[in-house]
Amino acid sequence: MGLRAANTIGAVKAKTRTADVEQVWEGLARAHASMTAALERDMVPEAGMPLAWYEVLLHLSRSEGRMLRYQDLAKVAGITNSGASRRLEQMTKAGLIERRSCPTDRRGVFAHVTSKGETAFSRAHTVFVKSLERNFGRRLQPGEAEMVSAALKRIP
Amino acid sequence: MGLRAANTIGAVKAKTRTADVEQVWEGLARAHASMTAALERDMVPEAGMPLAWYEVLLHLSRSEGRMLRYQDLAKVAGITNSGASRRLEQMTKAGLIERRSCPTDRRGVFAHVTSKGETAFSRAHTVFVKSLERNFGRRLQPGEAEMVSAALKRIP
DNA sequence: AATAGTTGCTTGCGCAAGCAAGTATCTAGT
DNA sequence: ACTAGATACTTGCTTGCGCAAGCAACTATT
Repeated sequence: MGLRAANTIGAVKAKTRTADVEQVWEGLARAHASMTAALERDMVPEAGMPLAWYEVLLHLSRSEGRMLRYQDLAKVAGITNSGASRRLEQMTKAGLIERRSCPTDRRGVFAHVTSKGETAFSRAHTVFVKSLERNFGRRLQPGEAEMVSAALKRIP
Repeated sequence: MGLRAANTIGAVKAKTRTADVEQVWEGLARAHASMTAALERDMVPEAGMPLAWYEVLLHLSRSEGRMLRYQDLAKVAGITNSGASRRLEQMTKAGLIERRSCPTDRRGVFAHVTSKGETAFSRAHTVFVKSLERNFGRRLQPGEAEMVSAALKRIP
C-alpha cells in the first residue's frame, strides 16, 4: 500500500536492498544487546528479579485470570517447554507463582500469579519502565519510537 | 519532513512517551528472537557454522590484516574475554582461524583468519544474506529499513 | 635490576537453556 | 472397553556463557 517514508526521490531503488537489511540486523542486534544488559543491570538489584522473571509475570498479568498453561507461557516467552518448566519451578519456589492443576486435562498445569507475585510485579514494572526511560527514552525522537515499533511489527 | 506512520494527527504528543519505548522494546525483543532463530536455523546446516562464528569472521574480515586481538574481538562481539577465549579456541580447532602472537606484547594473541576460514566465511556470507533476504527482506517497505537502522543507531 | 601493581589470556565452576527420553494422561479407532 | 498413538510436563545430559581466580608478561617506581 502507498506507505511512503522519507526517501530521496531519485536515489532510492524501489526494492529493499540487501545492504539495508544487513544494517537493520546489525543495529537490531546491537540495540538488543545494549538494552538487555541495561535492563538486567537495573532489574536484578532494584526489582530483585531477573528480566526473564519479569517477562513471565508480564505475560501472566495480561492473561485471563492471571494464569497460563506452561506450554502457552513457553510459546509467548519464546522458550522451550523444558525451559519453561524449570523457570516456573524457580519462580514457584520463590513464591511468585503457584501451580494450579487444569480441570479439563490432568496433564496440564497452570502457572498462576500469587499475591506476593503481584506485588513483586508491580514494583518490578516501575523499575522496568524507569530503566527504559532513563537509558533509552531520551534517545528517540518523538515520532521515531512509533515508527520503529510499527516497522518491527512487520517482522514475523 | 512529512514523515507519517499510522498516526491520528492530533493524538501525538511532543515527547516520547513511556508506552512508546515499551513498545519499541517488545518489538525489538520479538524481532531479535525471530531473526536469530531463523538465521541460526539456516546457517548451521547450509554454512556449516553457527551464527556466533559467522559474526567473529565478519568482524575479523573487516579488520586490518584480517586479524584482531582477543580482547578487541570480545568488545566488538559483545562478549567477555573468557567467552572470546573459548569461542576462538573452538574456531581454531576447526581451522577457521589461527593464533598469532603479538610482536609488541607477548601476552597478547591475535585471531587471524586462515584461508580455510576465508572460504568458509565467503560461503557463510552468501547463506547469511540469502537467509536475511528470504526471511525478512520482503517484509520491510523500501525506505523503512533505512529509517529503522537510523533510529537504532541512536540507541547507545 | 628489583619490586609492586596492572593487564591479557586461560581455566574452574555454576547457571540457564536446549534436546531427547521418560512418565502420566488424553484421544481415536476399533 | 482396549489399544495405539499423541500430547503435557519433567528430567538427564550437554553446551555456551559469565564470574572470579590464576598465570604470564608488561609498566612504573625505586
